[in-house]
Amino acid sequence: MASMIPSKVQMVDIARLAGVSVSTVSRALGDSALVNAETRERIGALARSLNYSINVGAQNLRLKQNKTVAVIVPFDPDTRQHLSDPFFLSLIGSLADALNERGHDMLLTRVDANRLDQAAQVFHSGRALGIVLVGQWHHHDQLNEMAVRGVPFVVWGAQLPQQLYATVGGDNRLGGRLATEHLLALGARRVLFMGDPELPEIGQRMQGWRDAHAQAGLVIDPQLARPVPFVTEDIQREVALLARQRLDFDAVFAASDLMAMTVLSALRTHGVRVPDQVRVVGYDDIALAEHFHPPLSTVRQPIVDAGVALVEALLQQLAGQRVANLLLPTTLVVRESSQALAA
Amino acid sequence: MASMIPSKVQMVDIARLAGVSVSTVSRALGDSALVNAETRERIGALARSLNYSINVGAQNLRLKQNKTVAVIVPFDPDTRQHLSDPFFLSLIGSLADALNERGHDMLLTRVDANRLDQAAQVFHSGRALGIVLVGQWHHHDQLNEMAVRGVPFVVWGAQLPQQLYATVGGDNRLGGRLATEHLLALGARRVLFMGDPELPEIGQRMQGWRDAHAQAGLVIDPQLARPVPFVTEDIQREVALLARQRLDFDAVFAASDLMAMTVLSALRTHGVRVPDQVRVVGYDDIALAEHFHPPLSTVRQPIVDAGVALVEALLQQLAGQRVANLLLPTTLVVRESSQALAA
DNA sequence: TGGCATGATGCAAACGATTCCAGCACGCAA
DNA sequence: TTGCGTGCTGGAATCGTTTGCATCATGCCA
Repeated sequence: MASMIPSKVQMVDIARLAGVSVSTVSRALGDSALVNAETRERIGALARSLNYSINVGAQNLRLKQNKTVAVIVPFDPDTRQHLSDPFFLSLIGSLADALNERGHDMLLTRVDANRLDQAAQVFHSGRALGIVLVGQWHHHDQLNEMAVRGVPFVVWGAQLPQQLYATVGGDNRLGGRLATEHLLALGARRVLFMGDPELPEIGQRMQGWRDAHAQAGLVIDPQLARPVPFVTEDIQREVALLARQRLDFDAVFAASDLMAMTVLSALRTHGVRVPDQVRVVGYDDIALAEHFHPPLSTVRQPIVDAGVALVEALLQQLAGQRVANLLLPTTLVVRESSQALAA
Repeated sequence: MASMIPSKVQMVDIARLAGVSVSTVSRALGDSALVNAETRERIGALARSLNYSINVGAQNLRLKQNKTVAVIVPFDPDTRQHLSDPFFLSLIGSLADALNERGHDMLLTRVDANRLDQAAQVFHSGRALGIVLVGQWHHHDQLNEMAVRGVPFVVWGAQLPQQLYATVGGDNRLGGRLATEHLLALGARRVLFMGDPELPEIGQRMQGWRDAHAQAGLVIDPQLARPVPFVTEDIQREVALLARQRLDFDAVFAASDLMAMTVLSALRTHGVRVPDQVRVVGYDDIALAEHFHPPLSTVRQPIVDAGVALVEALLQQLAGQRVANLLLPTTLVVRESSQALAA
């Protein structure tokens, strides 16, 4: 038990040891030209040897500044699901990298989706200088109110009409259209859409699905729209249900890769062959999509760019610039799940 | 431009409006019995209507407290890989949940694995009250030094000899043994191990692999140990290499699910059938393992428990208690990738 | 009427940094 | 000798809270 915990070293300690005042220490560590070069060097060495590092809280207080950005992931209080969708997790990873590279700290928090206004607290309490909101949500109005109140934040998601805040997101409608066009071009005529259109992003993907049909002059059987939430069990149940109802479909467009993979797996247990009998396209292009069997066709969302774009948008906003909503390019990645092998 | 940004409201403002002193406001908001119930109510209402929320920085400074925990993910400066392994991402998600549930904030940071001592800065600078370190690392000594210096932290990883800090981790050696025993029991005789044993966790899984062979009285062909890093391209190259070398093997034990999935995918492109010709077992049991094709046999690490355990261990340590290293149970989950269908 | 307990409030000193302003020593010119 | 610029340093106020202590009005008892 030799662990004498040295109570945290601070500027006074260094000052005492160096025989100068705290003012001088502060200046020396701040590389001010006001302090004698020799003294500065001595203080620097002392600080290093004491393993000193400046108290950011006190500094922030005095300087009224802050380098922390809050990343907030709303959760549905009903399901209280743990954070698990690979896409969102990757997005968080990419945000962490983008922020760290710019010298910002990242505060990761989850809040009840129904009490989104709580999110503003991390700003009002001065804990973060701005907020990046990621995750599913249907709380347009709460967000608008936050924006009116002057809380700086950016949302990963869909652009909506009457929107007072900035979003960064993939072009969901285009993505939906690309995926569906692709399936139709391959001869599919009954393309199932799986996903809960209540969520704006998913709604737009669904709209793209409709667009593609309209463009091709096809009418959609309303039964083909399956509003399934993002929960594994529900998806499996849905596929089982489809099998029992003997609903006829020759393709599935799933609103996320996770969903598509679950669908693929469920179809397989029901003896349906992909892509021979049913073609499947997902959404997101998560890392594993490529290695799935069959490799999953999907609409790619540029995750790394997304993190960077969100951060840039937030910083712009903080710099007082007006930031435009950003629609990141989405591209179709065709793999085997939607296409018979060339061979 | 009607957006008059009201400079941040603070206690003085409330005090002025309520016609009392800041002391009283502070006490009222702190639910102190010292202040008149009626006044307290009035101040509370005022604060709410002004959307006030207390400046945590100042509060922390005064109280010398802090509710922030830093979660640090080291990165390899050579590859500068983005944070992407699903297992670690899930672990981060689980940590976020565990911390939030206990009223702690989570600061997510990445640091250069070779400059791990930088990690201590978030503690010394008072930004966090403790640290959870997750991710691959081979920097035992740096960690020991941090521990000696009194930095409170917990590591997700393997227990090592001469270790002065606390770890929480799965029982890697057991996991490795279970996986290998399973493969051997199925008749496999040449079990490939894929993973870089330089990393302590992986090294222990490999040891389990050796143990199982020893126990069965089998000698391992040294060629069967394949020290591949966690990088997709390298794994694909490795499988291609194996195919070219015509190295004979009838099973693969991969050090992570991500790796196993990449292997499965690579084997398939080389026309190797799983599990008929080669059986495969992974490690981690990430969410998608179950839905992979073939569904992936794997060693489950309890991710949610892991997050909770890490947080508990850190908090215990902060409470001054001596914390024992924790070995979380790992269990073998048998799916089709290692076994012909029962049917 | 005086003494004193009680309840509610305000003052002022912290917390650990930064920075304006003043002060000091020195050198040099007048 | 005086005056003044220069270079470096220290004192003290400040950032937004909390809290020990003093204060003060009130009511009660003797």
